[in-house]
Order: sequence, then C-alpha cells, then structure tokens
Amino acid sequence: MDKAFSPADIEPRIYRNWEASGYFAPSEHGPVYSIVIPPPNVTGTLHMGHAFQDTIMDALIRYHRMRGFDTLWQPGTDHAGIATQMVVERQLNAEGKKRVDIGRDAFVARVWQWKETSGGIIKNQMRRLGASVDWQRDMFTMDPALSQTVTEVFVRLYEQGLIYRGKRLVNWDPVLKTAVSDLEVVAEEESGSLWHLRYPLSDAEGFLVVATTRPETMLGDAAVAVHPDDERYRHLIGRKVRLPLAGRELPIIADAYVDPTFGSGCVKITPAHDFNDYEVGLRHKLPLINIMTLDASLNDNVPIAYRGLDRAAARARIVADLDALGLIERIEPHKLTVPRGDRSNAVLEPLLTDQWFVDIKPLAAPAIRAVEEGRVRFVPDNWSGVYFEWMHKIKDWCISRQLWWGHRIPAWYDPDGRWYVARSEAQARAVHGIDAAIPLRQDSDVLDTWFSSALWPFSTLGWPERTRALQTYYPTTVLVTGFDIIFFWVARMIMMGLKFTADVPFRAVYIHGLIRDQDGQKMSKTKGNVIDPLDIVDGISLEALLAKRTSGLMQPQMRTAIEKDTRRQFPQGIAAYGTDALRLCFARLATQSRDLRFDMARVEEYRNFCNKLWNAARYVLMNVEGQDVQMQGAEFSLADRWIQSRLAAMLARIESGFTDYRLDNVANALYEFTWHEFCDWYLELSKAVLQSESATAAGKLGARFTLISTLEKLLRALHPLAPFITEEIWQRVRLSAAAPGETIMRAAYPAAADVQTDAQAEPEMRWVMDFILGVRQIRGEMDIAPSRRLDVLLQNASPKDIEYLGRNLHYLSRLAGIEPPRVLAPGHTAPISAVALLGSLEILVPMAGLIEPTAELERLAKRLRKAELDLQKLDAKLSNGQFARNAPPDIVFKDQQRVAELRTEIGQLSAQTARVTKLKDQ
RNA sequence: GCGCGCUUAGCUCAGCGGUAGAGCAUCACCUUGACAUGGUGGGGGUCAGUGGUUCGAUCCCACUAGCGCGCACCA
Repeated sequence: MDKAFSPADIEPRIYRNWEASGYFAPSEHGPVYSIVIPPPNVTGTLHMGHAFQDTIMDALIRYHRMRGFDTLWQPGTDHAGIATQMVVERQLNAEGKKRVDIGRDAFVARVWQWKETSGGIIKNQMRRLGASVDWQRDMFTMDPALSQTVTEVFVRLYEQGLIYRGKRLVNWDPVLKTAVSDLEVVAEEESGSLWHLRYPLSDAEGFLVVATTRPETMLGDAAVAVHPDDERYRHLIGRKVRLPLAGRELPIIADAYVDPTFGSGCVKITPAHDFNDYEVGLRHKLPLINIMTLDASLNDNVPIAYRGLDRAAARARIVADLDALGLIERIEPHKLTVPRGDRSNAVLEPLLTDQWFVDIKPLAAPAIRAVEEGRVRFVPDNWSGVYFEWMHKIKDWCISRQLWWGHRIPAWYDPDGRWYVARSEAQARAVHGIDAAIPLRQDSDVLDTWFSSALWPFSTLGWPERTRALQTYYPTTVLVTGFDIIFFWVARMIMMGLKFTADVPFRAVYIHGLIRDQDGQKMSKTKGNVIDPLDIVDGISLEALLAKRTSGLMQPQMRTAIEKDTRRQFPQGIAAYGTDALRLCFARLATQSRDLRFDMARVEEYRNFCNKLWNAARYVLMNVEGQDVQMQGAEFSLADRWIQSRLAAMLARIESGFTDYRLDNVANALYEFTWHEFCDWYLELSKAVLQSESATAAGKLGARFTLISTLEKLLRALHPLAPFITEEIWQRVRLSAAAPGETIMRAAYPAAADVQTDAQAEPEMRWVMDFILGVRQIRGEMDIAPSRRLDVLLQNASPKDIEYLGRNLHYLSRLAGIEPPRVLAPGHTAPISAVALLGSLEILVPMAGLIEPTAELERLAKRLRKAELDLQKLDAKLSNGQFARNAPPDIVFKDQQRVAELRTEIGQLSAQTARVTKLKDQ
C-alpha cells in the first residue's frame, strides 16, 4: 500500500466494477427499503445541494442494503419545463434565431437533442459521487410510459370533475408569456409611489380621491368602492363617478374589503388586473375589463391614444395626462411588494386568461389527514406545521403553461371551441362520436412540470399497471428532500399518491437543510459562489475555477466581485479531496439545522481522516500479512477486549443515528472511534504486544486477530458514508479477515448486538489510560523529552491499583515511556516528585535533575484552584437541605462521592505543594 | 401582520435538566519503525439579555434584543 491514500486512482475503477456486477439492483428478498430520487433537471448539472442529498440517500440505501433489506433506489431526471425551455431558447438566441421562427416542432426536437447531449452529465456526476442507484430502472419524466401516466391522471381527474378549464385571473409572466402558479411568484418589497387620483362625480360637483400604486390600470376600472360604514361616503353609495381619460361611468359601491383608514378610504376597483378587486368584482357583478395584451401592453379596450403602449410607457403617459387635467391630488413615496416570476424575474401581471386548474381542496383533505394520523411522518417534525399551514389555505392549482416543452394537455377542440378530454385524439372522437371529417386541434398548452413530478413515486414504478415493482416498493420508505419544495412537490405527491394509489407515497419525509457557502450565502450562479462537487473530488486550479464562475454571467457587472471573492476563498484553487472525504463531510454537516454552511476546511478534515484510516490499515496489514490469523488458540488482552467493547458502543450510536436520520451523529461516532479509540489507543497498545519479546504467541495472535477483525468491521461500518476507500481496503484485508463475499457493498453491516461489550475491560482500560495520561501530562508540562524514559514511584496504591499495575505494565511502559514503577510501602517517604493523581493513587515522577520546582508549583496551583472551585460548588449544593430532600438519591450519592474525591485530591495536592515549596526554599 | 427557526470557545457547529464538547485555528514540545494529511501536552466559554418554574437551568416557560426564513398583504 502507498504511504498516502490517493482517491483518484481507485474511485472510478471501483464504481465501474460495482455497476458492471449489478450490485445496485434490488436483492428481491428481505424487508423492503425504497427511495425515489428527487429527479434533477435532465439538462442541468449537479450542485452541492444535489451532492449532499445524494450522499444522504446513498448512505441510507447502502446501510439498509447491508442490513439485508431489499433496497431500491429509483433514479431519474426531470424535464423541468420552463428551465429547460429557457436554456435552449438562449442557445437559439445566441445563433440569432428565435423560438417562434423555427416553430414548435423544430423547437421541441431541438430540446430533445439538447437533452440527449447534456443528459449524461448529471448521471456521470452521480457515478463519481458513488450513488448506488439502480441504473437499470433509470427514468425520465417525458419517457413515453411516464407521459402516458400523466395523461391517464389528467383524464381521470377531469372525468371526476377535479380538473376544470376556465377564464380566471392568473399570475402572468409577460416575458415568458405563460401563466405560472402562485408558488412561482416571489414577492419582493420595492420602492414605488402612491398616486392619489381625482375621479369626478357624475351628477354633482366635486370628486372622489382614490389611491393607487398602479395608475395605468385605471383604464380597466369597473367601480369605486368605499366601506359600507364609512360616514363620509355613505351618501354616495349607488351614485357614479366618471372615469377620467376613458369617460366611462363607474358605480360607487360599498364593500367591507375597503379599509376606511387607509388613504382616502376610496378604492378603485379593477377586477381584471388585481386579485382582490377580482373578488370584489365577483361580489358586485362588475364587468371584467381586460386592458392588457399577453406582453403587458395596453389593448384595444382603452382609448386609442394609449393602445399599444407597454405598461411602463402607459403609466408615464396616463400620469402626465391626468396631471395636465389637474386630476392628481398628490404623489407620495410608497413601499410595495412587487410580484416577480421566480424564473424570469419579470414583474408579473394578474391577467385574465383561459387556463386549466386542479380543484385542490378534495385532494388536500385526505393529504392533511395522512400527516395528522402519522401515515406520513416529517423529520424533523416541525416541518409538518409548515405543511399544514399551507394545505389548510391551499388554492386551486393552475396547471397549464403556455410553453412548448412539456406534457401536452390531452384536450382537443372542435372548430366551435368545444373541448374533449381523452387519452388520445382517437379516443376523443370515439367517446364523443366526432366524425373524422371534423378537424380537432389539440390544446397547445403543456402542464406545469410539477404535475408530472407529483406522480413520480408511483409513475416510476409502473402505475397504472399493477407491476411487481409497484406492489413491492410502493409506498416508498422515505423521501429525502429540502424544505424549499415542501409545497411544490412533497404536498402534491402526497395528494396525488393518495388519490391514485389509495396509499401514501412515502412513510417518512426527511427534510434536510440548505447547503450555503462558507459565508452563509446561498449558492447561486449569479452570486458566482457555486462549487461543482466534482471540483472538490478532483480538484481545480484557481484559473479554471475563475473561468467557470465568471462565464455566461447574467449580470456581467458582478465579474470583479466574483473574481475577488473567489481569489480570497481559494487562493490556490481547490485540492483534490476525493469523493469519500466529501461525503463524510456532507454527513457531518447533516444536522437538523436549516442552514448548513459548507466549509472546505471540513473536507480537508475528512481527507485527513481517510488518510488516517488508510495508514491504520497499512499497519494492520503489516502485522497480519503472511501470518495465520485465526481465533483458535488466541488469547485476548485487556486492549483486545476493550476495543471490541468500544466498537459495540460505536455501532449502537450508529444504529440510533440512522434511525433518527442523524447522519451527523453517525459520522461523529465513526470519526471518534476510528481516530481516538482505534488509532490513538488500540493500535498503540497492540504494539506493546506485537513488538514485545516477552509476549506469548497466543497473545500476539489475539492482537493480530483483533486488529484485523476490528478493522474489517470498522470498514463495513464506514462503508455507507465512505464507499470507495472502504471497498479498496476491504479487498486487501478480506482474505486475512476471512470475510465472506466479493464486495463490501453486499457484506453484512456489523450489528452492535453481535459485538461483545465488556463491563470489566472498560474500567480497567480507563485506569490504564488515565495512568498514561497522568504521566504524559507531567511530561508535556515539564518539557520532558518523549525519548527520556522515566522512573516512577507509586504511593497510596490500593490492592486494585496493584492488580491493574501487575497486569498492564507493558502498556504503561510503552505508552507512558516509564520503567516499571516502584510501589512504595505505606508510610514510606518518597523523594520529592511531580505528582499525577489517579483516584487516591499518587503517581510520582522524581524531580531530581528533571523538573524545576517552580514549574511544578505552578502546575500544582492550577490543579488545586480547579479542585477547590469544584468542591466549593458541590459543597454549596450538598449543604442545601432542599437538594438532599428532592434530588434523586443516585445524583446525591454521586455528588457526595465526588466531594470525597475532591477532598482527597486537595489534601494530596496541598501536601505536595508544601513539600515542593520546602525543597525550593532550601 | 401571522408563523417558524437561530444566537454555545477566535471560526464552523454538536449537546440540552445534574461537574460545558468536537473539528479547525492558536501556543509548546516531538523527523518514535501506520500516518507530519502525523504524535503529545497546554490555553481559550458569566452557553444573547431579563424574569419565572425547579433542590438545581446552557437545556423547560415568558418576555426583550439581534439575525434569518416562510406565508399573507391596504388600494
């Protein structure tokens, strides 16, 4: 084995072998454990969030696979309607072409082509990350089978009256020229103005003042509303005002929606361009006057002077004209929330259009119940609150999009505009008896991408067919996703799953946090702070990283800042850390926090960890290779029994970590055991046996057996988080360890219950360790060279101390660097020494020629201060009668014991201080 | 406005009724035969603030402050 671990040489080779060997496929026996992947955008690339999420899922899958579950990790990609269409459209624009120029069919063909060329990128990234998905079952949301499922669901919902079509006010994106759902609207506070306009009364002198943030919509006004109880205006209700510029008459109506304390207490009502006004309009049967075109210019429903102006120009013109007529009372600065499209960032326009909707309430009710009854469990649980809040006030879902890329809506129109929803044109004709001579035209809209996503857990498993996969792996065990798509995706999957399979789509939803950069910023292309996970795996130079981050910027002015930041954060670029280090780092990051700060120092920490493991394996192999290592005839030492016991403790921690979806705890348990127990202690202790002339062959065999078997179990325990290095080492140790099987992937996960905990070894080992630590502390603080062997005296030794000492001299000698200690008889005066306390035992290191009395006095004073402080606190506690009366007896007992210990310690330290002081004064 | 988080060592974060933890950073020593991507030892915290519950609060409750997020918004 090389002296240092180098991941680049082994990872791709190992993955190819796994995949070729078919290890990722479900075993088809044992209890079921299944996960469907949240499908990434087929034409996208994996970002840190994906890599994080994939690590979690892969760890869960590998763990359960090793524990004998029939595991399916269902992979796939999403067609991502708007996002993908925008990408291809931009490509076209770069060639000087436009979507409309080449036409729908050519455009869609082009998107498919782009999907073919770029679709492989993400899958290769997943392979590099070690994702053990069942590639044989790879799916795409627009595969023929899945598209058919989408149609089937649409038709069934329509037939049951749960999908309807109608002219409604929707959020319209005038740049993308499509409707979007409420969820795709981001509301941001911006500075604007509040215009106070004068609307003259029709039948009298004077006017009403209305305030508006959008004066251009006045041409679509249908009324002016006041509060029914507003004394100022009560007499005007039912009368009329004349709409300036247009000249129409508007009724003055009363509606409780109006807040009499805001502005003048009069509101212009524009039902076709405002959601609240739309509701008011419905209540008062007001006309819907649509004044805008699909690109948000004024249409022919406005006076000729304003036609064709876009909304900004129209606003300027209307304000100027009103001003000229003296109809502007005042303009004041005003903060308002502006709705923008989450993709285009364009200001959205509430616009009356024909759209398809899902009547969502009937679907929401059972979905709410499923979570209430615990059939779907959110982890952490507080996210169920977020879910309920949204579900209880859910509004109908606008599912039609005026795009070209996506699932076409299965509705056909006859020349009279009647529509027929069916699985195909032929079925539409057959069912509705439409003659072949009558032309039918399919609806040109496509469905919201999230419509097909909502079906993902069952569409990928073959629904509506009752396939074996569907019957076996549905409901899936757990959904792993981020909180940002609870509404978009999680809720809708629950609704659709319950509707079409009569069961929940998953039993648990594990909601993880969002990966942010080291400054806590959300990672985005615009900010130029994204990191490609593979650049951490393979490394990247500063130049290449800069080029990546600054190419194709939407906002070129950001370039300088991005460059500066990148140079600051990664002055040397990024080193190649390997997949395992990255994955371990992700696991450790997976706390329940909602914001997870990614820090390269953490990856480095785990790169070092991998190297540590690698070298531990080298040491183990060095000692077992060429040896006949078996349990028979072996004699197990204290250290051997102790490390087994610690292994059992670690495995128990891991088991609860997986049960609780706390991979951070899993990672920590593995790290602490591997580094601080196996390497720091056990390997060193084993040297005391293996490198000793006097150790017995049986003892050496025990150490060798323990080394190899512990390492082998540790590798299996680590495998779900660090698949590559564990496989690589495992292949090298499996023969010596007599491990069955040909891959660690399919080896059994070590169970805590199968490893011996040892109630005797633990305290004795604790004594050995504390002894060693005591001597080392004196060494460290007194600057005694490690090479200098020490003579040590023991005072006040109990029979137990003597017993332990007798059994463990070899450990003490090796790890503390001492000669066999001399046990002083009671009352025997010791030479002046530095002291370490182990319970009541005093470990004495004679100072002569080694230790400065002043230094030792400082050391003693420090210990004494600490002990006295602790004692003081405990004394106060124990002398409080309430404590003794109310606290549980075991706590009181523990504290009393501690007090006794502290008293002894203080006595010893004081006596020692006196002795050293005396020496110093001589 | 309603709701939800967060505030613990210089940094990033665990912990959560009974003596404050990790990694990194820092200081000192160490080219020891697995590993300098290392070893050994040390220093470093009134657990945001105030009040309450309790024998006991970093942990539970209330309020306050700061930061962040979600939802809904008065034209």
